[in-house]
Amino acid sequence: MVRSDHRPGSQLPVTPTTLADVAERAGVSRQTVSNAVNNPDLLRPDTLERVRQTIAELGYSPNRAARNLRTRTSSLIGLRFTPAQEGTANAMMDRFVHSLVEASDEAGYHVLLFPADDEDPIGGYDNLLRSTAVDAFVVTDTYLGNPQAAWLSQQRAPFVAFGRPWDDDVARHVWVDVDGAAGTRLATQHLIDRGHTRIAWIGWRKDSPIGEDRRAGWVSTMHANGLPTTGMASRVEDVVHSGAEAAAVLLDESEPTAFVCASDTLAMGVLHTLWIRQLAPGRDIAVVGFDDSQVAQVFPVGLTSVRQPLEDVAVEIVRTLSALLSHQPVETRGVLLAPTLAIRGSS
Amino acid sequence: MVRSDHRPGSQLPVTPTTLADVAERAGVSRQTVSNAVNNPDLLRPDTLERVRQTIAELGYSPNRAARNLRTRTSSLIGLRFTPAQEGTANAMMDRFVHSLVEASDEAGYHVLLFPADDEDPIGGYDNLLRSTAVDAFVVTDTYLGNPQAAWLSQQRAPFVAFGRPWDDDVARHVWVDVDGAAGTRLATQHLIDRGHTRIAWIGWRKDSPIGEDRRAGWVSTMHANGLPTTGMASRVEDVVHSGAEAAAVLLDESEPTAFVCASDTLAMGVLHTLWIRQLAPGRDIAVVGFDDSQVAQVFPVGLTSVRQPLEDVAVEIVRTLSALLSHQPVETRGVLLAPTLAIRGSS
DNA sequence: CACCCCCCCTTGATCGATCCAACTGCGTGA
DNA sequence: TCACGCAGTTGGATCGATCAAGGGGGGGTG
Repeated sequence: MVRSDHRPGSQLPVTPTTLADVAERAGVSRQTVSNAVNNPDLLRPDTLERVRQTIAELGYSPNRAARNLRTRTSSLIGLRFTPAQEGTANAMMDRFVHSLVEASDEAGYHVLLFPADDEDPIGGYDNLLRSTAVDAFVVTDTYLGNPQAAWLSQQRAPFVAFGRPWDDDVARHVWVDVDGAAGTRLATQHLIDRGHTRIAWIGWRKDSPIGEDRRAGWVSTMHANGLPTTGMASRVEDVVHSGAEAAAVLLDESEPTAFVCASDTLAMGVLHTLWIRQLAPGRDIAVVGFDDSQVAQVFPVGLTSVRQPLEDVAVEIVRTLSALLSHQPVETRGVLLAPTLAIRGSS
Repeated sequence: MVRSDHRPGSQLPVTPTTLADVAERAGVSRQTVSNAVNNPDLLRPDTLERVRQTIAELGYSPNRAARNLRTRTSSLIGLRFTPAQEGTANAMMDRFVHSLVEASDEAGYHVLLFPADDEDPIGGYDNLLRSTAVDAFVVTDTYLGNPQAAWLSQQRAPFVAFGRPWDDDVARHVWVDVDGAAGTRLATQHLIDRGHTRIAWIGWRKDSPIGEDRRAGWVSTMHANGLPTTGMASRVEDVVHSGAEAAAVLLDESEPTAFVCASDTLAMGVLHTLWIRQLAPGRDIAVVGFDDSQVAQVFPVGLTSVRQPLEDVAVEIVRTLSALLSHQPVETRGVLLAPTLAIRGSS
């Protein structure tokens, strides 16, 4: 990134400097200035130096609109911003957006946010696409039956999805995702290593493929270690009190010594039940959550949680987008990244 | 907002439709189509209808770059995105950004994110401004000594700050802020109403004007009710364990029955100490936090917390920005909004 | 010496919208 | 009858960059 100098005394001219201004001042043509900016190799070193000096003197920066018009690009990446639901612990968007902004910046892109309209999930995409306001999209909500990915594919709009195309085997778009099953495998194995044998699962309803994926990690690790899973699992809504209820039932019926949860929200429910029953998390009963939310981080003893590598996801997404936009062949259709486990007091 | 139809069968043409295409098809001139979009009043009703129909048929949407170039605007609002710090509960950015995106959309703007570079706090602003990539900025981090507001003012760049210009009495820029003192007044009065008389304060270090503002609300309410404040206050770093330590000291030395905290992070520290001492929050000791973070919402018994009206802040900011950008006189230089109290189990 | 080529740079056209000034047809009043 | 105003429409110029093609000078080659 070029770091412009901004002396306290300098002030932006009323009419910004244009390429023509620079050209005249430097005694060269417009095209030469353009080349100095975009294709420095084409200039003789001394000319390049002279033009660059003039650019610095005048504080010139190419007009985005003009460049966009001519090149038919915008250097913008569209992201439909969906906020964290109130009353849940699920706030990974914040971290992800930050990473995406950073990664995009390094690749020369900016991130454009647009609102989610539940009644018209495609509307925002359609408008931006038609008006050529963005070069590409990052699609984050690839839940089952979401029409966005299919629609964008059909429009031949460049985009990368954060999330696998669960419902559609023939989906031809590019995606980056986190291996949820690997995360719960880490969590379950961690508990087994600590000596637990009766490890319960509290996850989401069966219609959530993400939830089923995470559940699969628990199941496979339990079985691989010859441990029982029957009667040890519960599928509920992703809200705190559902997690609390599920924990209460499981504690009564199956006497688990540890819980693996599909989310930090559910884990907080478990902790609530433990609190009511005067059971100490970490000492009496171990709990592991998913997402490494701020909740997990500041909870008194700390909640052990599976942490998604959102920084890596963002970097991978931007890398893929850059390739797509420069019409390079994209080698792989999907990338699956491994999460880590943030171990804290609750286990 | 215009809702475009996007039938599943339709596909974006390789070369997007232009105004000229619409004009030809509708049998009118380009200017007439432009007027149909921007100044419908100038057209005869039947002509307008015909043009609109053609626009719909062709799925035309004005090219953003061309419009931006000609009108010297971008309909973009720049926001420097700073993520929540790890290990704290302070995640209001998420809610604020969402509100800002919604409010901006309704006013015809989009939000452009750019990364924070700590070494060069103005770099991002400077680049976007020079290249006329955004129309205005929303500045969020108006902490003491932050040069951004002053610099932007000096560049005559339109912007609205979320946060008062604490350090600079002569600052002439427009701002919107939340009345932190009013928030802690609400919190303190709430505790007094519940019968508490020994109410402690845990806040930030003295060099934070925001922290001092919040503290003032506690002080004034205590005094107004003839309650003591000496020896009941502590100023620490905004991290969990500092809050925990401060709570321990205060409990030992001053025997408070309630705590008001400058942040949910500190409140979590208090809750940690209560947990260690086997004291039940809400029953034995009351705790109130600040920010109504997700942490406050999902904590087992729930943490009572001051909630900033971020939706209103966003609306007010966008309203002010729109006025600034249309060169209307801005009536007030600053707007102060009142927070509310989200009451939960901890009090 | 003529020729070609390559390097470096310049010139005119273009992207697609809006701004500007002028032009048309129609009705009105002198 | 004709000037005039008004509403609706028109073609041309413009925003500021990049694309495509063209030109001049120096060096190498036949």
